[in-house]
Amino acid sequence: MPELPEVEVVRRGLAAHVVGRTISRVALHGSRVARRHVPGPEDLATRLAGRTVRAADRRGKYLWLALDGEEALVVHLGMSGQMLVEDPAAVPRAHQHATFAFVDGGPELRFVDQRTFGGLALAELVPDPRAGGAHPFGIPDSVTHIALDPLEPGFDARDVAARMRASRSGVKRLLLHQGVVSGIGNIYADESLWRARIHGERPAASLTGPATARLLGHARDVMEAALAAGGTSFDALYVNVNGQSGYFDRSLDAYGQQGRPCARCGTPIRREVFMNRSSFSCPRCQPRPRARRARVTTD
DNA sequence: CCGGCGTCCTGGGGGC
DNA sequence: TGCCCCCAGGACGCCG
Repeated sequence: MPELPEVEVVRRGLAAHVVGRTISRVALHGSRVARRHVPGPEDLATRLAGRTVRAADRRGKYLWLALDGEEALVVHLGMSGQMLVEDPAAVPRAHQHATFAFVDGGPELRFVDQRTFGGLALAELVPDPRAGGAHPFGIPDSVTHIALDPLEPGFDARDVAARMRASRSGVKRLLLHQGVVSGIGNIYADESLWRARIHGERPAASLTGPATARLLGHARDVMEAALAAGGTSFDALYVNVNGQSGYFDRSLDAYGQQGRPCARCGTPIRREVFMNRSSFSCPRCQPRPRARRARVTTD
């Protein structure tokens, strides 16, 4: 749950407050924050010292700082990660797992993460032929398995729709699959499906190509709208680098709206359990698919 | 290939 | 007032 819009809000903050500055010292508090950095936390801290931040970049929910030396610090916020730009004299935060000091002595960067699903790792920057002119510094090699997100210039909704329709999976599962289309989590999947009037358990192969492309268009639209509102926040967990929350939660039509009337037809929004998490939809606008019948394989 | 589920984690909230 | 259990879910890995 920070999804694409929330991560983009953070990226913009880092672009404004961190790019161009040189790291003097990194303190990692505990080893879990660097668990994806295979050589370990000490190696990570040592190798970050003295590096200059050239860009703050993002694909889907993956965020990274491009550094001199063709490397990047990859940041994943997980469920509850925050990147905060704060006065070095400020009291340390609860769950502060990393502290970045800069040679200019200015505001420090803090990685704060209550549930510690997020983390930091160093990666090599490699060119990405799919990028369509974006990411001039390249993308981290650890992010190459992630599909383009709907806000990237190279994103081709018809191509992604074709891939989805070739799958035998349900459409929500595919929206959540970061290797098919990135940046979408449970909130924006439910919002996109509500806008498209599609139930998430519909087999993607049962949708037409144009309907699937329209669904992806809704995903792009709803995430752009959320970004314009500063992101979605249910509590103080999802914040920009200054600790402020967005307000798109007031505009949600499906996610978390169980029992409230559908904005289109007035039918109460339902909650179903799917993939061990909640799915919210309108029973009337988004009817469940008919039970799939066993295929007849012989005769 | 596909889906279901377990794992990591913490704090808030409901029920008793 | 306190305790316990459930809930939130991103990414990944395992299993059938």
